[in-house]
Amino acid sequence: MNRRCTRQKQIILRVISGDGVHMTADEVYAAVRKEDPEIGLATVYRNLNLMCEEGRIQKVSDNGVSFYDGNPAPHDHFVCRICGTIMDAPTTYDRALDAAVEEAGGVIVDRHSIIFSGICSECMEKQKEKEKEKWS
Amino acid sequence: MNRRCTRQKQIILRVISGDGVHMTADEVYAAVRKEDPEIGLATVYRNLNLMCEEGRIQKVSDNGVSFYDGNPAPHDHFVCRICGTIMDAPTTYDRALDAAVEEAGGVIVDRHSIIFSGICSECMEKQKEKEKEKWS
DNA sequence: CTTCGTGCAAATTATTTGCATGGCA
DNA sequence: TGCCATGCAAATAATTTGCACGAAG
Repeated sequence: MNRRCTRQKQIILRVISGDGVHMTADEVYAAVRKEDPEIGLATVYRNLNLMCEEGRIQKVSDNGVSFYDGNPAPHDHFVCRICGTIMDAPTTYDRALDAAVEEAGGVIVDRHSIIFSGICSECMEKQKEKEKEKWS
Repeated sequence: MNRRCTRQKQIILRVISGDGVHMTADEVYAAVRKEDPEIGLATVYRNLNLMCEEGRIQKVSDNGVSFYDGNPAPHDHFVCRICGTIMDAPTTYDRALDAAVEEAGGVIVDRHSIIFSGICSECMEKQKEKEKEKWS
């Protein structure tokens, strides 16, 4: 599975790989097209899905919006409800939570996903600016 | 906002309300149609969205699948990767996590969502059955 | 009565799939 | 050279929206 190393795969992986990179499929598509305008959206989706299965990247979804995360290691996320940006949360992924749920619920837990939502520091700044303008 | 109390709203709210109730929009649609076969899918969506905004229910999404939860209080969830069932997790919603992220990240956190995934007890049983069959 | 909510169908959005062809191994 | 991966377009799936009509207040 995923044997052949095509030019498209290399470009997509280069674009999405790396710690702190979070992109929607369309963003990946747009970025990849700068290097190869002939590439198709379906190819981007196919390869992103493949890379998720291979554990090279991961997919993070929040309320209908999906992001591909260049860092496959489990970690938590923060989403700004103003600008929609997603970023890594400054937390330590806590595997102990899973064990607690297994014990209390009589289930097997493979993993968990924590998504914090609120307002990012940039949007906080912008809001402060607007407040100032009102008074000037 | 949502002034009129229509028959449709009453039925939808009755179907979705309650602790432990998690349904997809289609499931709500199917259930509601048993009481009123004339009801439209768009009406179901419109009202579920309204009730979310009003804080009467909440929407929970996991990797592209959305559930409406009859209990609006923040709490964690568990999703079975075999049968897809979603249920409340046997955990205590921890508001302290939000404060930690606020402090470490310089952001405002309104809430968080934790979704555990794994195998539910029913699916575990079924797997055991299959194992036995192999040996009998 | 007036205006909001509904039902229906069409429109959107995000993603997947079928198929003929080109390109890695 | 053989078969997988690609590009394109069409197919799906989930949800939203426009509009004329019916019903709640």
